[in-house]
Parts: sequence; C-alpha cells; structure tokens
Amino acid sequence: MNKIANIKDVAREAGVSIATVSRVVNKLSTVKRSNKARVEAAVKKLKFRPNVSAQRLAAKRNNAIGLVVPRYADIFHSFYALQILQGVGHAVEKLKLDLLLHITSGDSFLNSSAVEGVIFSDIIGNEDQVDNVLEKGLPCVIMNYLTNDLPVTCVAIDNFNASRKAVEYLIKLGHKKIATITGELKTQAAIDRLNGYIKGLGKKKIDEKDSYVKYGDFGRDSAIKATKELLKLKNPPTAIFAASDEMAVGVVQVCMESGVSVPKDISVIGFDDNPLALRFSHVPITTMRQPLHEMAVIATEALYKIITGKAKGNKKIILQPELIERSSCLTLPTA
Amino acid sequence: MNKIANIKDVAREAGVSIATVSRVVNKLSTVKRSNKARVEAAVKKLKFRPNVSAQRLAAKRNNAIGLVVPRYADIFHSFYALQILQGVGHAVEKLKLDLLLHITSGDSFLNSSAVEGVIFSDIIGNEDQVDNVLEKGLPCVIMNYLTNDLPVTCVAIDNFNASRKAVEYLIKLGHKKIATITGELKTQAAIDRLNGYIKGLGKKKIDEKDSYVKYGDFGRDSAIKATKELLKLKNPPTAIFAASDEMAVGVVQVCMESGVSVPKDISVIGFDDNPLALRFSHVPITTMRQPLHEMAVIATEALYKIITGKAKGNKKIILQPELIERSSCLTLPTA
DNA sequence: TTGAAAGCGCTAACAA
DNA sequence: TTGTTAGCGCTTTCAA
Repeated sequence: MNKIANIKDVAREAGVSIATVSRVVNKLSTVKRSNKARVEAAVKKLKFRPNVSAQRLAAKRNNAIGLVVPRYADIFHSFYALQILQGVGHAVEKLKLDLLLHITSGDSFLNSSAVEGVIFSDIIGNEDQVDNVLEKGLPCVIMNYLTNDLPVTCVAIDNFNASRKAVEYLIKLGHKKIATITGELKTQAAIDRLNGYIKGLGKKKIDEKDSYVKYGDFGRDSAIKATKELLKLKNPPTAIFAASDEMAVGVVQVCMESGVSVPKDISVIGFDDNPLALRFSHVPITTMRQPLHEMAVIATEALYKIITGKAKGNKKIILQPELIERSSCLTLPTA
Repeated sequence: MNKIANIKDVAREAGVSIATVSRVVNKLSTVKRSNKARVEAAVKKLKFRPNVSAQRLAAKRNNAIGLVVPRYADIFHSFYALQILQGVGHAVEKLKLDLLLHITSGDSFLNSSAVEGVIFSDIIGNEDQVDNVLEKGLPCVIMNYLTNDLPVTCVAIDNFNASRKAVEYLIKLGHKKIATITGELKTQAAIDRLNGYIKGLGKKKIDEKDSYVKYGDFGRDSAIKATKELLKLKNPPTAIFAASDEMAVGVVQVCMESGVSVPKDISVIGFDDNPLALRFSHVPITTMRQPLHEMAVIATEALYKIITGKAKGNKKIILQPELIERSSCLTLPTA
C-alpha cells in the first residue's frame, strides 16, 4: 500500500504549481503545451488520481446521484429492478456520475449530502424518503409513478394507452369477444390497464359482473384460475388480454392443457415483455413492451438536467409501451 | 433551496464551538449533557447533516465501498445479480457504509478514490478492473470465483461438493442409474459440478461416450434435447441430476410430455434454487440451494474487516450449498 | 499563462 | 469537558 500521490506531489514532479496541475486535470485549456505534457507525464508516473472528496468539497459539487430501490422481493420486481439498475447504471456511466445505491425497506435514509440528486425507482414503501429529499430541496425524480400533487419530476409508463392499444390490436384482428385478466387492482398500473381495456372496447365502464373481466393479481396462479373460468363460459372469448406476461404464460398453459390451441382457437396478448416469464412459454407471446431501460435512462438524464439547472424539477414524462408481435395472436377468420 | 446549514451554523445556534458539535455528531461522549442537548436541538432546528465530503477529507476515511457488476445480460445472471445486490445492500446498511455501484462492460473504471474497498460480483469481463484495484492496494473481495494466483479474498460456492452431495442423495434413495446434464463447460462452475457428479458416483473419471452424461449449457433448451436422448436410451436412467434449475425445469417438462412421471418414474434434482425457473415447474423440484445472498453478505463483511485492518486480504471462503428437498425425487422401489 | 493563497466543511490533536 | 487551530486535497479567484 504505497502512499497515494496527491496534487502536490504531481506539482513537484512536474515543476509547476498545484494550480496548474488542477487546470490540466480539469482540462481548463489555459495551460501551455509544454507544461501540460509535463503534468500529464507526472500524473502517469505517480498514478495520480484526484481525491474526489477534496474535489467535491472544494468545488461544491459532488458528481454523484443516489438511487433508492425499495427492498421488495417480488419476482416481477426482480426483472423490473434489474432493468432499472442497468438503465441508470448505463446513463450514469455516460454522464460521468457516481451512483450511490440505497436498497431500503424505508427506514434508513439515503446519505443525502453525498449526492446531488436522487432517483426513486418506485415510490412503494419509500414515501418518507421522498418527503425527506423534497424537504431538503434536493433534486429528485420518481420513476413508475405519476402524481401531480408533488412538485417533482415523474417518469412513468402509459399503462392506460398501452392497454387500449393492445385491445384495439385484437379488434383489428377481427376479435369481438375479448376478455381480460387484471393485475392486482391495488396498484395504479393494474387499474390503468383495466381502464385501457375498457376504453379499447369503446365502453365507458364495465359491468361488475361482466364475465369477460377476471380479477387477477399479476401472478401466474391467478391467471390459471381465471382462464379455466373463461374457458368454461358458454360463450368463451376468442382473445384474452392479460395484464402481465406472467399471467399470459399461465393463460397459454391452461389453454394448451385444455386442448385449446393458441393462437388458432384463442389469441393471447400479454404485458411487460418480461423475458423471465416469456422464456417459459411454449408459444411466443405477443405483448406490450414496457420501456423500462429507457425509462431509467430518461429519469437519470432528467435528474442531471435538474441538477445542472437546465430543467425544472416538475416535469411529467410519459412513456409509451410498444406492441411486440409474436405468434400468440391470429386474425379471426370471418365466420 | 434554502442554504444548507454547516457545522459553524450549528455551533453558533447552540452557543458552543464547532469541535463540540463535531463530538456530538460523532457520538464522542465527552460532552456535557446540557451542551449535548443544545447541540442536538440546534441540529434538528437547522436540519443539519454533516457534509460527507468534508468528513471524508478530514478523517481520511470515506466510508464507502464499491460494487462492480459486469454488464452481462444473461437471464440466470439477473437472478444472481439481484441476490448479490440485495445481500451487499443489506450488509452495507448494517455496517453504515455507502455503496457505490458500478455496472460495467469492463472499460470504464470505478472511481477508486471514492471508496475504501471494492467487491467484484464476478470476475467475468472485469479482469482489468481487478488488476487496477489490486495495483492500487485497495482492499478487494472477489465473489463467485476462486483463485490462489491472486493475493485477494475470494468468496465462492463449493460446486464440487454440492454436486457430489446431490448424487449421493440420489444414491441413498436407491438410485444406481443416475444421469447428469452439465452446464456450459467453459465455466468453472459447470466443470466443478460435473466432477462432483463423477466423484459422487465413486468414479475417477468418465468415459467420453458415457450415455448418462449429456452436455448442456445451463439453459432450458439444451436440457430438453438432452432429456429426449436420455429417455430414448435402451436402459434409461432412473434419476437425472441437472446442473441448473432452468435445465431441471426442462427435464421435468420433457418427462411429463413423454408420459414419464416425475418423481414416480424418474427422479430429478436441480441446482441453484432459482425461483425464477422453479416457479414455472409443475412439480416442485428438489435442488441444491446456492447461498447467494449469504455469499454477498459475507463478502461485504470480509471487505469491511480488511478495510478496518481486522483481517488480511487473502482469505478463501467457500460456502456450502444446501439440499432443498421438494418432491421431484423418490426412493427407488427395490426391484 | 502562471502561481499564491483563500477557502470548502470537517476532524483531531493539543491546550486550557 | 471544552475551545483553538492546523490540516485533509482540491478549486478558484486574483495578481502578476
């Protein structure tokens, strides 16, 4: 563990002042060619790397952002979390920011003086953290949640329109008898997806007892149960819109086991484009892809703009999912 | 964005010196009750939070560790990465450390002056980073990789013994005709698991053309192919050890589809205890659980010990997987 | 184009 | 039990 060189050592080695070294390190151009070269040589020779704490203290900017991830062990979430992590990680690398990761159940707070801004990967279980950050006036972006109540930038997926589009796609294929299996209706996403389905059908609202609307919880088991019910109907649907891919996989499975062919007898469309679920399906499933990675990148860039004063911290950014056509949907033969 | 209070403001507000404030903040006990209370009140009133950069600079410790994660989009990896992240995140919270996350394809380097130590979640694609860190004499721990060539602490899973145990378990159940489907033999894990299988069978080495050894790649498709071959054998195995749960799921699927009952006709054992795979299996699969979360916690604690000088940085820690008995294995009825 | 020097906010001797 | 003060390593005026 040989002593780490500091700016003074470099200055001595190069025969210039520390100010000059600082200029070279920070690429402040106003340095004579020859001196610049000497400094660079010294930096290389001494393996000098500026001490970030000192830089941050002196420059009053610390070039790091925090990412708060709820400690929430849901399976879909693991795919979600990873996409977010990769997206933010990627953006951060490009922006030359450090990333402070804080995985929390909500009690321990992010070290807010270590960062210039915070991204919440979701608001679940972290409402206090958001308040805490907002109170400090720290720039902040919330992902996957849309609110107009908070003066904060939000980046979210348009679940409503995506679902509407999914249903409209089925209609374009000639389907009229379109069922849905909803997600956990405690979540905003599930509600929006149900409403999108209703809208896609051109309805205002749904009859509580509509036999084409089954209530699931995003999980495969709930979809299995719902699908069995749907297949038993006197007048079964020709298409099913599942509010998650995990459920779509369950739907396909039950159909196959019941001798109902997908997509010949019944078309199935999912939501998420979640490879963790889809890779276990026999039939490649058509789905609405959520741009999670993109959402994370956009959130990071938005935060960066707020930090650098290039944007106000109250934008609402809505991302549109994209229809990924695979082979679980078929044109309905006109009878 | 009201001005952030610093230690001076607090001192003034409380009517004491900054040193006293510092003592209170750092819980250095040697402060009179009444003063302590005044300082705490001032801290609360001014919402004071010490500036970490200044703390780090002054105290020459920065209380942060880095975690390097290869940007590697394999599916099993996503489960792996998440377990690691959660384990490290958890440990870090307990140790009151900050976590700097660096997801990289290998080119951009972790800001090493921002951390006191670094954990590599895997060495794949990050060999240069390891060298870089080692060269600086920065404390460092490598997970999921064992090497005696590097003077560095390693925390890894004992794939060899785990596989041996899996096979021995099958033998105890009365099985003699035990097949295996290997993982991608380019990886150390797959090789170790194959060797454990051989050892479990009490053999020295395997015949290249042994019809009970099928070469897979950890993925489900390779297992499907292999299982079909295994079932076609004149003398088919009564048990199959798959080197990953994803493959085990494929094995079970093919068996079921071929009218071979698991576990009645054939016993299946997997490896990983990967819920992402297992939740898609009809039969609950017996498997060897890799203690990934634990590995991450241990790695973090080990790093902490190295940083605080309580341990040397060259330990090799080997973790034993655990047999998770579910219902894919059955005692072989003695003929 | 350079260097001297004043901080940045804090910790940790040291003295009182 | 407290306060004074000298740094920590760097950035950034300001003057030269």
